[in-house]
Amino acid sequence: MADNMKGLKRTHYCGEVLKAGETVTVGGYVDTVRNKGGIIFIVLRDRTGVVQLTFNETTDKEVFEKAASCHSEYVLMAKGEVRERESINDKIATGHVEIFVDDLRILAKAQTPPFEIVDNSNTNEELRLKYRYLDLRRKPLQDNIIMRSKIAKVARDYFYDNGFIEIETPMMIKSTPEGARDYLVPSRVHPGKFYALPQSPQIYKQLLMISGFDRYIQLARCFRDEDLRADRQPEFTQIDLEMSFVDMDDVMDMAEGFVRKLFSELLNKDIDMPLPRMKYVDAMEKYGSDKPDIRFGMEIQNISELVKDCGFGVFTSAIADGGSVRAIVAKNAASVLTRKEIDKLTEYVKGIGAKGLAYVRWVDDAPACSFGKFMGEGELDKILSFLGAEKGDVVLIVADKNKVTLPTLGALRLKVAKQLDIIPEGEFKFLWITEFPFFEWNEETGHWDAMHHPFTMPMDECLQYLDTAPEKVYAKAYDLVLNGTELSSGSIRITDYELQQKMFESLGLTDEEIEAKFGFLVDAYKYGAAPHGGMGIGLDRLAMIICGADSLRDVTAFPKVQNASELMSNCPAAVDKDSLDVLNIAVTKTEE
RNA sequence: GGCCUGGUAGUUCAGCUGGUUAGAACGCCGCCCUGUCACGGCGGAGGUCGUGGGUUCGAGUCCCAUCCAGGUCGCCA
Repeated sequence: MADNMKGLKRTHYCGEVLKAGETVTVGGYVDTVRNKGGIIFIVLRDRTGVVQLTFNETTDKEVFEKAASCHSEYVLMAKGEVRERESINDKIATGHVEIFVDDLRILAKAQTPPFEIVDNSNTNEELRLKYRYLDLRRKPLQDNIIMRSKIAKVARDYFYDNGFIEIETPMMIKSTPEGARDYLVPSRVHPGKFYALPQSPQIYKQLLMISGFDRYIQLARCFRDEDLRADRQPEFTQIDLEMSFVDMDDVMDMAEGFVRKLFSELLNKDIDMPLPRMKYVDAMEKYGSDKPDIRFGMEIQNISELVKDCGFGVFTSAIADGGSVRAIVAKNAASVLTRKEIDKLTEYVKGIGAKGLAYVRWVDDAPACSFGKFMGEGELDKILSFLGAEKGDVVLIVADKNKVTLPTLGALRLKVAKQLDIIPEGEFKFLWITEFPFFEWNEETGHWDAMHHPFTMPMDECLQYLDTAPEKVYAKAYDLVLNGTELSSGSIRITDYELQQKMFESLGLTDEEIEAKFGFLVDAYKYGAAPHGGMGIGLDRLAMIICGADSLRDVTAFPKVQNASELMSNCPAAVDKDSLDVLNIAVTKTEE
């Protein structure tokens, strides 16, 4: 039987700086035991830090022997006098004191954990996730989870201070077939019918604006049944907000205030305001991405004009087909990007849709060029000088339709930057992306799709093109990008019933479809709504970047792995036949 | 679903062109040690090499299949 806590009450956390002479009681997990024979040191750990407990054989034989029986991860409570140490350890905050224990309780014994609970664990993540509750004892992970909590607190403080009201929206809602796949929840009461878990509280927060709550915020759980990535979990949390009587700048200003407060309070960093803005089309042209990482250069350049009459068919035919020839220059990369490495990059770009990769690798006085033999006198020099390339640089060129060249070079830019290790750590570069095209031509279905959701307001000056030139219509939408990660997405909503109807028509939705999918929302706008808009800020991604983590799993207490299962509890799992029967569900295919 | 990487003591890894009894470090167990703090010393236990099949006199190593994990593309209005 383990001891109990009777008569003891914790007075301090382990990480608190204690004064010599006072009597304290601490509780925690055994980090290490150092048994020297006649004296024992136990390092006790809790979420705040560690403190050394000291036991002397001659002082109290009984307590000493109990200490000798302690092992890693035992849960202890210890009362004793704080003393200055004979030898100081400046590596830890409490390294100048120790607790001379006169009352020790072993509150719980512990099996040897399957991996060592140490700060810099190299243990395979699969195992750590299976024993997530042990992994979470490690300080780096605890710090991340605690930081996440602080971010949530700053968010609540900031938005509450600005008059926002926190309102919960339902987790069980109606499924709408657009966008990401929904997680479905079967209804017992309504056989054959399903709820969906929300991909975002979008529709509900708009309804709250119609109701007149004026400013709404929620730390909202969202669900998407899509494949995972390092920065994508099937369930995630958004700092979700919506404001009335606002236009784009009002929402963006509000978000900027939050960002400023967040970084100043938590990281003591001043973020320059206002945050820079870039049009979507410029982001695509320069960075080949709608979420560019602007911590480094290597921007995409268009050399179509220079090569449109050259002798290299790959270039000229790409241009003739309405495409372009574009390049990035990797400065001083010739030593890293060897011929072999460039071959690997070529394979990489083929894997993401490009047909190939042309390059110039300038090591010697004569640059090695994959298309050199097609170049006339001085042509290559002209290209290199246009690009600003110098000896030691590597130029990577893709020729294709713009839909291929830009994203390919955008991805290549990131990959090469990582390879060259030129992305500065500890910098936070925010960027607004604005003026998104409203529509996107879908070649498969042959009609226009909404690039954002269909409730997004077109920019005022574009309304005239709705019927005549959909490609000229831009949205009142704005994405906030931080270090190449899409942190937030938002827009001003359509509040005019007739305009909304028109947008649906432009998207090719029939009246029946509109009624079935969004009937209640469309109806709601008939009763009057103030202009409103908002955004959702990814709390998990924000925490990931602030903590310097590489994966959402490092800032989520109980994350899912790539196939959306959770290794600790082993969910999802089969359910028994009775549970299915009561839901009127028949399973037609199972694993294995 | 496609592609890439990985899977060998509890953990992290090594194990060459196939060849005796598969090694190291940490952890774990036992004994010793009164100022350690990456404590130290001595001793010890611990492996169906992810799984299944094949090639071979012989497979951790080669081949095929499969499972698991990670990354990535598709996907994520």
